[in-house]
Amino acid sequence: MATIRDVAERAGISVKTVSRFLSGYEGISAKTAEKIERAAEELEFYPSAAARTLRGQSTDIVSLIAENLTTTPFSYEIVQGVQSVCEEHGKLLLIGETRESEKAFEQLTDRFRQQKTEAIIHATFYHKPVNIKRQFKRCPLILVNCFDPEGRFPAVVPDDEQGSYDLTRFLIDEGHRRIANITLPTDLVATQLRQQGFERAMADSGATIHPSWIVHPQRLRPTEDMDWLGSVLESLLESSNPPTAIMCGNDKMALRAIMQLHDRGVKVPDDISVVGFDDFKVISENVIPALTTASLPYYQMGQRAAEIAIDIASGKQKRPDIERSNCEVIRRNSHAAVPSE
Amino acid sequence: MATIRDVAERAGISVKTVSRFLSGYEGISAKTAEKIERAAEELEFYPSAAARTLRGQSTDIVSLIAENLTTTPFSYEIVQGVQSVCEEHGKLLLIGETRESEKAFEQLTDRFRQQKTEAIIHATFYHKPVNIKRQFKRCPLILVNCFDPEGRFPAVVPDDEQGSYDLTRFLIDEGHRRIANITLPTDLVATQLRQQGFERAMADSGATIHPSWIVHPQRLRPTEDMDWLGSVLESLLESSNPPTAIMCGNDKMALRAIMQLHDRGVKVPDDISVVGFDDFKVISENVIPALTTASLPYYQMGQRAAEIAIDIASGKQKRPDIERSNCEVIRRNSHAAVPSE
DNA sequence: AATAAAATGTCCTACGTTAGTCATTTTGTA
DNA sequence: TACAAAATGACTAACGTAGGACATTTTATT
Repeated sequence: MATIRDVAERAGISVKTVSRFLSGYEGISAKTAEKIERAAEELEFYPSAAARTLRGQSTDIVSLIAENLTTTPFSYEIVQGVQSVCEEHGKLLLIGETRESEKAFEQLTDRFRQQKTEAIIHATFYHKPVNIKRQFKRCPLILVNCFDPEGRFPAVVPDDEQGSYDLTRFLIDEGHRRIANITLPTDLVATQLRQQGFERAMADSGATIHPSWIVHPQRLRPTEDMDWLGSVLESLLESSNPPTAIMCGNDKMALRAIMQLHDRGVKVPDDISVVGFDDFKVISENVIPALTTASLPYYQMGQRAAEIAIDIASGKQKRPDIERSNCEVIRRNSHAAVPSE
Repeated sequence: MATIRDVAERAGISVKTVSRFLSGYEGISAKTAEKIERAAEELEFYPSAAARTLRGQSTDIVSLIAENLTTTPFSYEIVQGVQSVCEEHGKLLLIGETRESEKAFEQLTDRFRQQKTEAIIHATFYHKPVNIKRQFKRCPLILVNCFDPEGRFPAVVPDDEQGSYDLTRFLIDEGHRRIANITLPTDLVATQLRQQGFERAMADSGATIHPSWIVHPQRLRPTEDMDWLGSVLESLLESSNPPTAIMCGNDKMALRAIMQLHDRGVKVPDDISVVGFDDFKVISENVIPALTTASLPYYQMGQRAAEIAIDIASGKQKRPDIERSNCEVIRRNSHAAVPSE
């Protein structure tokens, strides 16, 4: 690797002047500057960030530990959000993946901290509590899509309750009263919050909740999934006074529901409205009819987390608190108004 | 930041011994080791990678410059592949995004090289030639999903010709002779290669190509897209002896085609077979019928690129060549055999 | 050609870690 | 208790860069 000394030698100039040049010193003649640039180019010289760091300069490195980069495309949007803000602030981004292994988490934090990262962002692929064991007093840790139950770390999470409330409310405003809700597994934070949002919206509007229309999924092998959903839909449709709208736990489920309803000759949205959750655009924008859903604002959450990370790292005090990101209702074509009776 | 000196002091031990401990020296008593560990933990000490780098140790940093992290979920799989191999080899991964700006590319390479990265991987979001201007004699540059027309850099690209050949061949083996092909824009490398694969497969089997069934898309605003596809399908179906299979330029197009055919009362695959390209699983696995398609092996390409990067960085000589990754035919349910006449 | 101003040079130290050379202390064992 | 072996310590140089203090050279201005 070429050093500042090699450059100086090649350019026939003192090390001090090259150093001045690199530090942006003004009083350097155009001629010398040109000589330095040429030498640097020829030698493929890049000043050592390591040496600079050692001299006490900031590393401008932010790190992201994703719980899972591989299995779900969702969490990826968090990465994108983090990356966009890092770029904006001139920070380099280090990335790692834990695959839910605590050991991997600790190894990554170790190595990132050896790099003197200015902050570490930890992202999970679904909304959940996490239990952080290591000390993070000298390096800010920001959580995204997860939170510390004791509130020791700043966190950014989706406002599932609000999203579900707004989505339910939206259906109600469209005239729906008989709403079915096919949820995600009940042990998820998101499921519970969304359930609360759903119930609050129904209560606020004086609509009645049919307990048998609140369907919780079973844990099944993927191949059985379709059958399960099919029989759920069947039994919903067989009700004497069937629901006019079905809320699905996520867009993927909504996609499947729409296709199965289609196969059964039930028209969406004319015969029944179907809405999802997540706004996973590859699905929501491409299914016919395009999906009405609530967004999980992962990209924005990633951005917020990075902003918080950089703020804390730069000394702008920030008490650790949990920030809830708005889940917006995205109106597309899978819903229709119920004609007033 | 705590240093090795602070740790030594706190543990009541010489710097030399702490250094020995950190370097994995065997002859250290359990008692001293324990003292060091405790002091390190209390001080949140992490040995400075910068100082180690300066001493001449390897950085174990690999960098990835993605052309586009934001707009397409596809290229993300490349990131995942790279990440998985980096983890396996204990390399840290630095990530950046160019958004097709050459300036951004140069800024990123500058900064990565300042970090003394062992290699730089450059990924584009579709198969294309790239024009690299900077010198990369002292830092390996590996291209993924793109290539240097002069072959100066190792590259990993999908074998579009082979994928299209195999997929066409597969349809032919299922009895199809009348095959329509709705392609991607014609200026893409992938389109041309796939066209070649398609033609070679047809020629090999003695099948006739209907020129009017090779449809190239117009550049349209997204909202007009559906209408265009609709009229294309319409005119294909109106042929006196219509095609028995439609190959689509990608899975998204195939999804739209299936839904539009469905709306027109044409059954897939009973009335007509539809296949995609990409194997973008969110679509291909969830559409009904599940999509028969050819995979774009982005994950594997990312892995290969990282392997090559690490090989070159570690001195295992590797002449720059272009590696083509196999696009596999994924058989699902959107195709059916044609009854022999 | 004299002179001030601008540009460049010399020399030295510090950053945190590693590692070499020896010296010294502690431990285990006969 | 003696003695070798094991563990630990003291001191120093080096990695690449930045920057302070100050000296010298070059350039521009009269």
